[in-house]
This record gives sequence, structure tokens and C-alpha cells, in this order.
Amino acid sequence: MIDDLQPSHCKVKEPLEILLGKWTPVILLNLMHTSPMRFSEVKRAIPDITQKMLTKQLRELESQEIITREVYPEVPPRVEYAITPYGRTLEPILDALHKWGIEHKKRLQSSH
Amino acid sequence: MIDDLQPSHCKVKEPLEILLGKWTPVILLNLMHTSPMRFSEVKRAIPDITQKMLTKQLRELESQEIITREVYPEVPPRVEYAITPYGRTLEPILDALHKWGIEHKKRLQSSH
DNA sequence: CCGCATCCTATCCGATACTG
DNA sequence: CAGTATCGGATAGGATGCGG
Repeated sequence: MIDDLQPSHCKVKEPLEILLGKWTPVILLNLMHTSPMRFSEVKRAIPDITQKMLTKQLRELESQEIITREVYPEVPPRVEYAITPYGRTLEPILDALHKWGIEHKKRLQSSH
Repeated sequence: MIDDLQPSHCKVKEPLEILLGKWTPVILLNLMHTSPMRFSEVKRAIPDITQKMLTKQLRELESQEIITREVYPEVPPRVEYAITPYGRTLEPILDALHKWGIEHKKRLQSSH
């Protein structure tokens, strides 16, 4: 336990780095809500993200086995992304963050 | 609920931004474990952080009322930082991240 | 002891254009 | 449809030195 107060042993950083992409939480929330989704569907759900960033973050999540990427060799091409069971284990964290965020917002409003 | 799938309404981002400084979680874990701490004590507990970054992140946490900063007008100067009750409400989140991080590490080891 | 100012670098991220 | 390639700005963060 005390070990985790040392940065080198702290296990908190890695999950944070996974979630810390600017768009990662929103991507994950969408895929947790609807899986699978095509690339274009995710893009439509998050209009402000660029294709480049969406591709990049999806690939990062895939490499950590938090989502899957399935390519269907059709014309036109189809690529579907889905949350994995492992990715679902992030749900409690996102929930906790969500609840805290709501309280934090209330606090900011009442304090000014 | 569905609103939160839209980036503009998602309440997950703000708490993440609070925690997302490179050193924020380690600083908070230390202050949750020991409060108050002098600036130099925190620095000693996290040797790799630079003074600049430590100062910066402490001030950010202070501005969000997650920690307090108390200056004692002595010679030599003494400045003490302590977690606030509000800051303590982040503990479940850090715990959840911590547990997930441990499992994630196990998974990475067994998969190679 | 505590912190600010300056300079520098790396990386993130957006905009845009192009491709199988 | 689902990308890749390239450019460029913004920002985070490190190194170093000065100051009350």
C-alpha cells in the first residue's frame, strides 16, 4: 500500500493513461452503450473528433484489448468496433468519475 | 444518461482533467496518507518531480479546493499542504483506478 | 525553504488533402 | 467507407538559474 505512494510503484498511472486521451472516455461510453459500431457510426456520434484522432485512439484501445476491431473485406469496406469484456471492467471507473463530475459541477456553481 | 455519450455533456472529462496531471495522483495519494505535509516533504516523497511542476500542480489542486495551502510567515518560510474533505471524496476513484491498474498489469504479464 | 522566470523540447491535436 | 500523409500550432513538461 505504502509502495503506491512512490511514483515508480504507483498502479494508478497506467489506467489513467488509458483513459486520458482527449476522446477516449467518450469513445468508450459510446461503445459500452452500443457495440459493435462501424467507424462512421462512432464518428457520427462524436462529431467534433477528427478522423485522424478517432483512428488513433481506436487503435490504442485495440492494442490494449479494451475494444476489438473487425475488418470485413467488402466493398465498400466495413470495420466494426466493439467493447471487450475486459473493456467493460472500466465501467465502474467511468461511473465513479461520472458521479464525481456531477458533484464537482454542482460545487462550482454554488461557490460562485 | 444518453446525454453523456455526447462529448459536450459528458461529465467524465472534468474529473479526469483534475487527475490527469502527470504527478497529480501521486501527490494526492501522499497527501491522503499524510496531511499536512510541507513542500519539501512532498518533494522528498516524489523525488523525480521538478520544483516547478510540483508548485504548479499543487496550485491547481488548491484552486479546485482539493487541497489547502497554508503559509506560515516564518524564517525560513514554511508552507503546508493538506487534503480537504472534498479532496477525500476522490479516494474511491483512486482506489478503483488502483485496483484496475493491478489487474491490468497482471493481464499484460500473462499475455506475453 | 519555497517558488518564480526563462528557455527549450516533445508530444498532442487539429486542419487539410489524398487513397484503396 | 475507412482510412493514411503531411503540415503546423498549442501545450505539457524538463532544465536551469534567480529571489525573498
